[in-house]
Amino acid sequence: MHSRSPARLGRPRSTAAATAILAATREALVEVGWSKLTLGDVATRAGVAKTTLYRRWSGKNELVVDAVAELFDELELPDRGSLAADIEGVVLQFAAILDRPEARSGLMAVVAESTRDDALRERIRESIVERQKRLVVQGRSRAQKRGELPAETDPGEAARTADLIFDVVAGAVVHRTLVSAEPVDAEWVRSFAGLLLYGLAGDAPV
Amino acid sequence: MHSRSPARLGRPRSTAAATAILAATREALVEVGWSKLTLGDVATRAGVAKTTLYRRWSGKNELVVDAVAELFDELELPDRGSLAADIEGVVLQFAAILDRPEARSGLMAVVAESTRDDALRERIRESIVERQKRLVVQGRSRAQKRGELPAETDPGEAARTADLIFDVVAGAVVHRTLVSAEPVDAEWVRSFAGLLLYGLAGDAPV
DNA sequence: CCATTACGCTACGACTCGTAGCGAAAGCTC
DNA sequence: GAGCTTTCGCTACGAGTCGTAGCGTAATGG
Repeated sequence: MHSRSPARLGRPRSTAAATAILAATREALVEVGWSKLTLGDVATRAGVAKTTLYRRWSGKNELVVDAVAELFDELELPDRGSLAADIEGVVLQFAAILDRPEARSGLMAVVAESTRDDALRERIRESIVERQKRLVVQGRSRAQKRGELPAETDPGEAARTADLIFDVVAGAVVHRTLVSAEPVDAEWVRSFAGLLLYGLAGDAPV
Repeated sequence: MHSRSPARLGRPRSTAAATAILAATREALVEVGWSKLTLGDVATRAGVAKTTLYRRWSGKNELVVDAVAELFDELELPDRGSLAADIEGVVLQFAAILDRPEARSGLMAVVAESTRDDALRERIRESIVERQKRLVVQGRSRAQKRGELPAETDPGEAARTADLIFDVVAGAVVHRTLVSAEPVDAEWVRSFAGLLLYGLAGDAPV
């Protein structure tokens, strides 16, 4: 690093081009899917030269990660009054994103690629996963303030529990949507929140 | 259908070729991953002609599904005495399969492709998912006989609950392994089984 | 012996990849 | 404004893969 100023010299990169490329990527994901998506096609759709695209992204994986990551910008966790309501709300939001075809075909594909590419996995973690995990921590802390969950004593244990909850929630919604191919509707979400709160053995309030 | 006999006329297909091709597919998945896996390479590794491969599989997706499906043959559910032990056992088995690189890179990739290909999704469901789901039903019925879980009244409700459990268990393990990239070890499995049985709010026995 | 099917091999056009080279455009600093 | 720097669009390229067609041969059953 020889300087921290964002744009330094010469012609600046067109921000419009980046926007158009990412939008074109999502459009192509919807129309042709991951495996048949070609960077040449994306460039044409975006109205830029193929070389411009390669100057900014090293390949298909990185491009799709960035294109899909923008879909998760809308995730947030308004206070709905109770832990159960908060869970149901965020799950429905997450499911709504996964319902979009550009997310379905793109997200799983880059996750699959990331099993052989540590840099790609880190990029996914930063731009997609971490944003989701923050909601878990936030919702958990809120529930503790409400007295719905016991407060943490050991901070390491707290982090492990947050990771566990995150994997369970995100994993269940993704699996339901992409593998089982069944809808994440209000009824399922209610059952899921009940299971998460009271368990299989517990007696959930109706 | 003009006959039901399995082999009818002419030279029969070599069963050795099928075995070699599927093994070569897994080998290639380990070495080059999904995206750089080419059918020509697989054919060379298997010692068969590329045309032979195309005569049996319509493309990369179908081939990888069959190659990965064989990994799940080993899944079973021995009676470990309690529901918690059964859950921990099957989760560890499932995690052991997902720990193999040919499963990691192959499974998620075909799931991603299946979001745009209903026939492929059905093939995955038949040869991979259904086998896993049977274990859930089996473990659940065992736990009910033990008195660990309440018996079902409505059969439709029972099926929905089994689907829910399946999505939660499989989803959590897959997410932990592939997205979070953290190990599914004994400690995690114990925490997960506790959460599944007693919930966030419940007081799990140590 | 003959019909039928699978096999190995070669060759093919079509497509995509990622890069190089070029001149023009768009900024900044002086 | 002059001059420097970087990005842009465009064209062209060799390399690699795709999926198929065509051919002669091998392995079955009637």
